Amino acid sequence: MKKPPYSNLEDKHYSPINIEDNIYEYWLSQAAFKPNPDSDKPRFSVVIPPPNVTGRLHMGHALNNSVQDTLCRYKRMKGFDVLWVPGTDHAGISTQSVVKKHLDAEGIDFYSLGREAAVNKIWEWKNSYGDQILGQLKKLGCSCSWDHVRFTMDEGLSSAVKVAFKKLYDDGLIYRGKYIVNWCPVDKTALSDDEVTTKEGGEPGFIWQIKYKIENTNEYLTVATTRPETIPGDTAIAVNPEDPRYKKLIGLNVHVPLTDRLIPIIADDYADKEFGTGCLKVTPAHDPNDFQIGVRHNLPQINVMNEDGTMGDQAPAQYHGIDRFKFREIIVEELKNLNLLHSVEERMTPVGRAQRSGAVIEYRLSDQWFVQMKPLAKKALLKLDQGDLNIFPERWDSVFRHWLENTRDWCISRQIWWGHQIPAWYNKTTNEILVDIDTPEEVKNNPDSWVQDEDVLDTWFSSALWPYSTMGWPEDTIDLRTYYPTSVLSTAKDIIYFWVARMVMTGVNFLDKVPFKEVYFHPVVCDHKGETMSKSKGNGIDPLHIIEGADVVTLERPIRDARPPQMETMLQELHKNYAEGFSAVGADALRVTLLSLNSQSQQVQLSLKKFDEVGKKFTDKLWNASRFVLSKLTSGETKEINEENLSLEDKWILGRLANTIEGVGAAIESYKFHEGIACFMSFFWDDFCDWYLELTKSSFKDATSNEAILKRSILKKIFFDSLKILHPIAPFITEELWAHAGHANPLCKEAYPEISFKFNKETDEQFLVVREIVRTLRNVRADLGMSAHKAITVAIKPLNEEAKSLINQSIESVIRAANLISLSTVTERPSSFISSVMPNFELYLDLTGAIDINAEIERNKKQIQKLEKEGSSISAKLNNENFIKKAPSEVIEETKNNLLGIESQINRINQVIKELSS
RNA sequence: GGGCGUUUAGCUCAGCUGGUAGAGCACAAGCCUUACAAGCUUGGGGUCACAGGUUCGAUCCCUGUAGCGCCCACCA
Repeated sequence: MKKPPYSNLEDKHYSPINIEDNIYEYWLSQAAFKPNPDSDKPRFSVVIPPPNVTGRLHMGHALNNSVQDTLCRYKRMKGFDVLWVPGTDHAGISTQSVVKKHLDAEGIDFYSLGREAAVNKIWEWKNSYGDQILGQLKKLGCSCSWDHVRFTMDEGLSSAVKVAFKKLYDDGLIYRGKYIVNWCPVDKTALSDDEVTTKEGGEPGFIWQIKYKIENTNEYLTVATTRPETIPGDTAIAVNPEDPRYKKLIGLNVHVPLTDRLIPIIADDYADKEFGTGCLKVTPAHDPNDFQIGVRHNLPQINVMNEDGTMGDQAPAQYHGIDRFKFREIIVEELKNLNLLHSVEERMTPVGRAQRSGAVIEYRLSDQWFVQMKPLAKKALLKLDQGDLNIFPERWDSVFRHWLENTRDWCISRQIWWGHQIPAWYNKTTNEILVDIDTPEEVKNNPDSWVQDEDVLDTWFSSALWPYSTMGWPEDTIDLRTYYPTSVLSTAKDIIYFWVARMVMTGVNFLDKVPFKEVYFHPVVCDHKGETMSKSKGNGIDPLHIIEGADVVTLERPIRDARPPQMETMLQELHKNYAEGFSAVGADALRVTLLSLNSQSQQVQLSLKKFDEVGKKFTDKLWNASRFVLSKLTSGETKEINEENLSLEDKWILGRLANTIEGVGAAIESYKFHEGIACFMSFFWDDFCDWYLELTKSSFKDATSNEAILKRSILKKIFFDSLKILHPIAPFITEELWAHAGHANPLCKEAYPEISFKFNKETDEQFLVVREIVRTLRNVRADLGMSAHKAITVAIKPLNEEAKSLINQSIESVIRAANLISLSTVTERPSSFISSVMPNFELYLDLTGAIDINAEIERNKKQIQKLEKEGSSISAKLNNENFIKKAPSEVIEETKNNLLGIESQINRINQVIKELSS
C-alpha cells in the first residue's frame, strides 16, 4: 500500500478527506495496535463499553471513545503494551424490537415465525449490520486490537454466561420465585428496577375516591386510588391499626365494586392515617407494596391483566381483552352510575415507564429468576474499602457506594427470544429444577420429561462479565493472566448501576479482583440549550456528519425523523446557519472539540458551530504552521542544539515546550482533557506561532547562516515534539504531517517526548517582559492611529540594572517584533520623542510629525486613571492595621512593592503629561 | 422526601491548596505583514446568583436562600 503523506502541502487549508481512511489502513498495515503479551513492557488494558449491535455511533460514543483512544495512544507512546478490546453487545430487548419492527414493515409477523426462525432472523440482521459501528469507531481513529473483537453472544462469551449462572446458582445467589416484577406490556417481558424510569414530579393523572359498601350495613368505606382498573384484583382494605376512625371496622368485610366478592378490612402499618382517606385498597398482584401487605396477611393474589396490558380472565367477563386504560374509563363510568364514586381530583401521580419502549409499566406477578445482590455487594464493598478502585471525578464514589449499600435483588429473566437462554430445565411432572452449563444427562436421557426455561437473561447479565469474558474466562488464558484486571474503564455515568456496579460485583466474586483499577465517568453530551441529545428529541449531532460532512437534507434527517414539537424552529435555525450543509472537518477536529469541552463538569454543550470554532480552526492552524515550518526545514541543514548558543527567546520557547510536554501528559493521566488541550493550544498557537515563529522569520534570510541553522534546529525540535504531544488527541493530522516531514516510520509508534531543555522560571519571566515591551509599543501606535507597517525609531531607558541587562539581550527581538528601525538604550528622553511609561522602563518613540498632542495627553491620562484605581485599593489594604499586623510578611512586602511601582509610574506619566502640555 | 452538581464577560466555559479574575466566540478599530483573512495586531466589556459568617483579606472555606440540571426513593 502507498505510505503517507496523502495530502498536498500547497493547500492553504487542511482537508481530512482522503487522508483519514488511508492513514487508518496504514496503521493497520503497521500492526500498530497489536498488543504483545510476551513483551516485558508494563501493561495498559481497556475494554470498550460495547455499543449495541443495532447502534450507530452517536456523540456520546464519539466522546467516550475519543477519551479511550487518547488514553491508549498516550500509554503506547509512554512505553506500555496496550490492549484495547473492541466489541458489541447483543442488547436483548432493543435489538429484538428493532428487528421486529423491520419484519413488521416487510409484512412478516415476528412471533408466528416461532422462536428458532425469529432468532435466526436477528442473527442475519446482526451479521449484516452488526459491524457497522465498529467501522465507525475506525473512522474516529480508535486504536483497538481488532483481533480481539468480541460479541456478547459469541460462543466463548455465552459459555462464560452459563458458567457464571451456574456458579451463582450453586452458591445460592441466584434463585427463582413468584414475585411481583416490573412488566412492559409492549415488549411483554419483565424488567429490572433500573430499566424503569419515572418522571420527576409524576405525570398528570387523577385520584378517585371510591366507596366500598361494608357488609351487612348501609355504610361505606371510602378508598382513594389512582388505578381503579385494578379494583377487580382487590383482596383487602388496609387501615392503620392506630386510626381511631377505622379501628372498630377491622375484621369486617366490604364488597368489591362490580363483583360479588367480599374482602376483609385489615390492619397494617403501611396504611398512612394522614394520606388520602386513610384507607388503602390492597391489590397484591398489581402493586409491590400491596404484594408485601398480601404476604404479611396471607391474602389471595388476583391477577386481572394479560401480558399485553389488557384485562384478563380474572376480571369480570364482559371486560376481557379490553385495554387497561380503556377499562379505567369504563370502570369509572360504571362506578359513577352505581353512585360509588365519591370524588375525582386531578393530580400528578408517579408513573413508571419502560426505558426502552416508553410504555407505562404494569406490575405483574410471575415466575422469575433473581440474583441476590446483598452478598455480592458486600464483597465488592470490601474491595472498595481497601482502595482497589479509584473513581474519577471523585464525587461519583459516594454515589457508587450508596447504590451498592442499598441495592435490591436483580430480576434477570426476560420473556424475549434474543439473548442467552437460561440454562435451567424443569421436570414436567415433578417440577424439579436442574441448572447446568450444558444440557444435563438426565435431560438428554429423558428429553420428553424435561423442558428448558424459555426465558433469556437480562442483557446486563452478560455485560457484567465483559472485562473477563472477553479475555477468555472461565479458561485460564494468557490474555486473562496478562491484561486482567484492566487499567481503566471509561463510560457514561447513566450506566453506573446497570453496568459498572455489576461488573465490579461479578469480577470480585469470580476472580477476586475489581475488574479495573480506575473508572472515568465522562460528561453527558447535550445540545446548545443544555438538553441531553437524544434520538427522540431530534437534537442529536451525528459524529459522522462532522467527520465527513453532510448536506442540509442529511442534517435535517434526525429532526424530521423525531418530529419534535419545535420541529419548524429547529429546521429554520439549521437553515439559517447551515444552508449549504456542514463541510467535513475530520475526526481530529471532532476529537479536539469534544475533548476541549470535556471538563470535570457533568455535561458538555455542543452545537455544529462548536466544531468549526474549535476543532476546524485548530487543525487549520496546525496545518498552516506546519507548512511554514516544513518550508524552513527543507531550506537547509540542522545541527545539535547547544544550550550556550541560545538567545533569550530560544531558551524561553524550549522551556515552554518542556512545560507542555509535562502539562499535557499530566492532564491526560488525570482525565483532565480540556486542560491538556488548552495547555497545548496556548503553547502552540500563542507562544510558538504568534511569538516564536514571527521572531525567527528574519533569521532565514540567509538559509545557510549559522543563525538559520540554529533556528531551523529549534523549529525542528519543537515541531516534532509538538506532533508527538498532540498525536494521542489528534492522531490523523499529526501522522500525516509527520510523514510530510519525511519520516519513514509511523508517528504512533514513536515515544512520547522527553524533556531535554528544562523550564526556567527566570527566563520565562524575562521574556514576558520583552513581550510586554513589544505590546506596549504596538499599543501606543494603535492608539495613535499609526500604521504598524511604518518602521519607527525607539529609545528605551531601563530604570535599573536588571532591566538594563534584559533589554541588552533582547534588542534584536524587540526590533523585529515591534517593527522598529532601531532601538537604543538611553538615559534621557531624546527631544521630540514621546514617552510611554512601563514599570521598569521608559519607552521613547520617534513619531515626528505624526502625533496629536491632545490625543497623546488623553492616552496618558487614561493610563493614570487605571493605575490610580489599582493603587487606591492597594493602599487601602496597606492602611488596614490588621493587614499589617496579621498578614505574612512576604505578602505585605509584595503589596508595598506593588504600590511603589504604581506610584512611580503615575509620577513618571504625570511628568510626561507636563512635558507634552508645555 | 433524600442526595449530588451548577450559577464567573453578550454566549460557551477555565480558574489547582484563600492575596481583588482568564480563554474562545461575539463586539469595536486597524492591517492581505516572508504559513494561515477560516489569519494577524490592538482594544472595550465582570458587585464572580443572593444573604450572612470565618479571615488582615473570600470567586475560592462554612451556613442559609433562590434559579437551573441530574440521580435515588415513591403515599394509595
